[in-house]
Amino acid sequence: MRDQVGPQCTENLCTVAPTNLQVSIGEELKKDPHEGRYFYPVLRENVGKSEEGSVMTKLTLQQFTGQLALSQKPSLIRPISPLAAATDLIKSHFDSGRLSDARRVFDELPERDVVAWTAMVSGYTSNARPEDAWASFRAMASAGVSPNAFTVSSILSACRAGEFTEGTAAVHALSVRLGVKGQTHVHNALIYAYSEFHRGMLDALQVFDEITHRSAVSWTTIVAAYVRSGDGGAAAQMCRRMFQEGVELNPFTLSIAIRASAAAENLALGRQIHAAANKTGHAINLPVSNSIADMYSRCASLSEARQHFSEMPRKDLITWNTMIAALDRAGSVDSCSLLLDMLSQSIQPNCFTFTSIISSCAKLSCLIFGQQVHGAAVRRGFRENHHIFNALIDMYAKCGAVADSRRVFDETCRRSLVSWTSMIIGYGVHGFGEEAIKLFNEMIGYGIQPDAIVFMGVISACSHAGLVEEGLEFFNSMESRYGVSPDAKFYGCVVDLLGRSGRLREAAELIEAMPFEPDESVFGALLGACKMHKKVELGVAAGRKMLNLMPEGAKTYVILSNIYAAGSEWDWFADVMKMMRGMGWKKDVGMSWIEVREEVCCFVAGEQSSPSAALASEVLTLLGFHMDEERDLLFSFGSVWDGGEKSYISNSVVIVEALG
DNA sequence: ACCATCAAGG
Repeated sequence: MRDQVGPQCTENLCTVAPTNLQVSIGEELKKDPHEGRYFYPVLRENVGKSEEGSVMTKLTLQQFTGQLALSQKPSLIRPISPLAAATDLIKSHFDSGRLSDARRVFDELPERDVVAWTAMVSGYTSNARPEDAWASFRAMASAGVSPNAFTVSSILSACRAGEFTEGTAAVHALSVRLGVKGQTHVHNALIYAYSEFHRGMLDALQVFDEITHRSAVSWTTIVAAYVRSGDGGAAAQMCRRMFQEGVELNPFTLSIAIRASAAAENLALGRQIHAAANKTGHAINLPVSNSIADMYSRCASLSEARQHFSEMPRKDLITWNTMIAALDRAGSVDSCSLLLDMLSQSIQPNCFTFTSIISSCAKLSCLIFGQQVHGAAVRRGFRENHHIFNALIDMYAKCGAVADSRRVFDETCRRSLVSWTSMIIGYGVHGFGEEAIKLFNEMIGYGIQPDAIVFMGVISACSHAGLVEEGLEFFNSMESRYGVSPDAKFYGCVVDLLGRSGRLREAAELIEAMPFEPDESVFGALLGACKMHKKVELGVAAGRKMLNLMPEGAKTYVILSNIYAAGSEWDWFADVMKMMRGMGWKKDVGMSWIEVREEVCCFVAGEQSSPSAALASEVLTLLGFHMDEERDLLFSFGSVWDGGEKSYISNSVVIVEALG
């Protein structure tokens, strides 16, 4: 009788959907990414548990059924019903992204049980179609089929992906009524879904606290939720609790713990978990290892990140991207050379790689290289990637090519708030205050809800362009009209706005009237303004406050000394200098870089060793003469030349032209 | 048939 099982099973399959089955069986076998071995996608589930993983080489249908009949453990093979086989087929279609095939098989079914319905819900969810998942879920209810724990956790995934806030709450209630809320998968899916929503962490935490038996999954879910919500401190705290309660150390718990340390910028904790990963042998797991490199970089320990990276025996695309992003974050030119290393190993960059490299170009003002990267990204078909486009807008603006920035902005089809913000900030830093304001109003016209950062952008644009009244107007209306409440950094921005234009008294009054304690950004802005307008007394007061807040701030001492110098308070000036020297502080080495043809050259102040530096220095001297002449000419025309920051940029540009 | 880990923007 049992010998019949295999062939019978085949017959059943064929009765349901003969055509599809042939296709499904005859095609290339699916590769298991973890083992590198091959499974039949459709048939694996039917026999998988019976044959210890049932690892098979390529088999035809005939061979497969033959093997079934010869199986050593035929008692474990169960005949499957036509409906179950069809459900497998649906799942297989979904797994390969053939949504319409899956749908057709489902529609042809003479009857549908909860498993078949759930396959539809979860199939749509895993193919990033939460709306269709929800539609199936509703249709299931209309058909009078009651969902089970599997359905509930699947639809919760869809609620998370589709940001169905109310749907999540409704399904939560449903899960209580069905009595499935207590099941591991359901409450973990609930935590995950809630955590994705604005202020959803409270709900997520409540679900978490109600769990009586917390699995490793529950813990990783809640810690990951805190990390995603941006609360690194809470994530690290939760992480400690997780280990205290003796959760197992597996690749999941370790990697999320490392991410939590990174989010909290807690290097000590990160090192501890790194050690634990080494000890348990999980450090060779790629996700774990990649997050270790990332953690070191986010905890400002680039050298440890580099060390770890160089010691990794295996690297994947994420490893490279993580390290490139780390170097970009640190503002190092090495991000670009690492890209070359990566390409030399025939690893193809993806959109993450491009975003980091473009960001590096922005930081390093590599316009020419940035343009090439832009071209490369377009050629590789990353035309629609949000992150890349926003990075490009930012890059062109930071490289001084605001018009190109605008061109990119205009051709972006789906502009996000970030795109608008990048463009507004781009205008702002170049002093195009009017354009920034115009763009901001245009954005509001499109119905985009502004956030704190875009307000900061437009207000600082006003500040740079001297549009004080306009800036104040934005500041005063942001909370009342748009419900965006200013934080301490905003006050710094507005103090800067008032201060730059010399309205220091108002700036000081604003600080007095602040609803919370002013932070260093506020006093820093005031201090800068005092320096600019040579207000010694107020500046000294601000500098003192600054030093109370950040006694390590070498920059404050520098500005303070400048203020004393500006007020000719030489005794005080000398005291500050002495204090700085006494604390053993040295100013960071000044460094400039320019892009010459395809290379970025770095110059340290006073450096003469390399031939290019010597040549550049020569050209610079020559240019100095010319500029002196120009300046004299300007003076003779009565123009103002303050010899300030502008000269640095123009020098670089001129040197590029001179050498190129 | 369901839940959890690694990389990107202002």
